[in-house]
Amino acid sequence: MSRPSTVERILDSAEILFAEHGFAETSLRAITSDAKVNLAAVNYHFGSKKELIQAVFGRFLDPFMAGLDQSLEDLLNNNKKMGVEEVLELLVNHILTSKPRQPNDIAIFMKLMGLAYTQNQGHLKRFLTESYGATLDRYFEMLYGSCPGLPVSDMFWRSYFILGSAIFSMSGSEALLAIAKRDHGIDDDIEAIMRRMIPFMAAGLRAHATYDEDPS
Amino acid sequence: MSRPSTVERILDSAEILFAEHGFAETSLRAITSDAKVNLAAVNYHFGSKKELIQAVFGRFLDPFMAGLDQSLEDLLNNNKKMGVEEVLELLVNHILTSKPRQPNDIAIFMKLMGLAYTQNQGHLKRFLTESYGATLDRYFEMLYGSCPGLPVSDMFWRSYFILGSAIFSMSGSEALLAIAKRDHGIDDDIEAIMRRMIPFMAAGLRAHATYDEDPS
DNA sequence: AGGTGTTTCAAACCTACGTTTGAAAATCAT
DNA sequence: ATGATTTTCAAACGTAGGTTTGAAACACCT
Repeated sequence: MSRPSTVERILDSAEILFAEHGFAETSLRAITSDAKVNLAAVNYHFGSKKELIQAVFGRFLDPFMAGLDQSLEDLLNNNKKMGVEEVLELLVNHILTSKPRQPNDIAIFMKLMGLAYTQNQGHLKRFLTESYGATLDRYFEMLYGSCPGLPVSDMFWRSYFILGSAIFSMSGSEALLAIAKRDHGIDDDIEAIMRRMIPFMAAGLRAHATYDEDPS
Repeated sequence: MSRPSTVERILDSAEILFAEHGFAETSLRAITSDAKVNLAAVNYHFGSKKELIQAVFGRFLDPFMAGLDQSLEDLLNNNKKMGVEEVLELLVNHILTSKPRQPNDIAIFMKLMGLAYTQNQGHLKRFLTESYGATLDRYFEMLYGSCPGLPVSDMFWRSYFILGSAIFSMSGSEALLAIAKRDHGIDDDIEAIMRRMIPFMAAGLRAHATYDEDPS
């Protein structure tokens, strides 16, 4: 087994360190030192720190989103009506079956997704919406279709409510799993959290409309 | 009306700039320049940037949490059984009636709360749990009490699901409200978002347990 | 008014960071 | 093998940031 290329070594280290400490708080020196490559290698191979951040996301999301897009395509062709739980489960299963390079890859990447939403990195949000926005829109369209009779206004906000639940609990999963174990003897893993999210989200989406609007 | 004290001017500027750009991305120079005070004033009055961050939170949360604690105290004395919606509404109303110094104070502070959870500022999390953890625990205890029959494991995770929903949608409310208006003609404000959260969360909390555990 | 403690101020200090440079080393093609 | 290209490396550059300093300005008390 040969030593991974410099590019891969950098991406591997950056992925972990970014997830652990955030983007601004992780220096290129920390990354290159962890990756055991020269400091200048990042600028040589990626151009800048910003482009490195995007590359970290691209390496994971490119295959993931392509696969998700394919699944959505197939389902739309079959046009079988799907329930809320099924649509949610589709995504969960897709995440769980996406081949992780390392055992706790999922946790790391959930943390990164959380950071992408919460850290003020304009370039990253732009990169993500430009690259994967279309696929995400298709997914939420399908989710919307599984909630007949719900006003768009509520559907709009509830999309973000479930997004917030997912990102918050997933990206903090490491700490939360430890608390759950220590304080309540709950022996879950990250898959269990996702499974627990489904009934919660499905019920929330199915709740009566907030205001007695006429869903015209 | 006299010019506000240096300390207040710093807190006012820091509050807004932190909410807008995050902690690490906001320099003391930006804050002091916005507040029209000398650079050294922060270190003189607060000691360090970290302590300034904590002071920003303390100024808002001290009275807020004291009030919440009082409400919880009163309710526990009356020991009337409360439903999920009522417990959620208690918090929402408490937020809405907490006197804002400025019109969009709530939005700013929701953003700060989001940052507190997502930015990797260990000292801040420590400060918040030490200062207000007890009150928050009491609130979640009350919420737990309003969901009879739900296993602790689900209640534990669902607490974080609703926390995530709230923090995510509230802290991004500015941008999301604009999108809602532009793309769907939804004319909400931050209060409307909170009201919309209640049925969603209540239904999610009331959903059947994830696994068919025996709630012993 | 004079003395004391507090607050402001400009300047400097020092560290950490992203990026650049130019030469050395390694890789590859012919 | 040799020349060209790509990759690595140590060192330096420039900047921006948090913090410190010491003197000046101010406020308060008697």
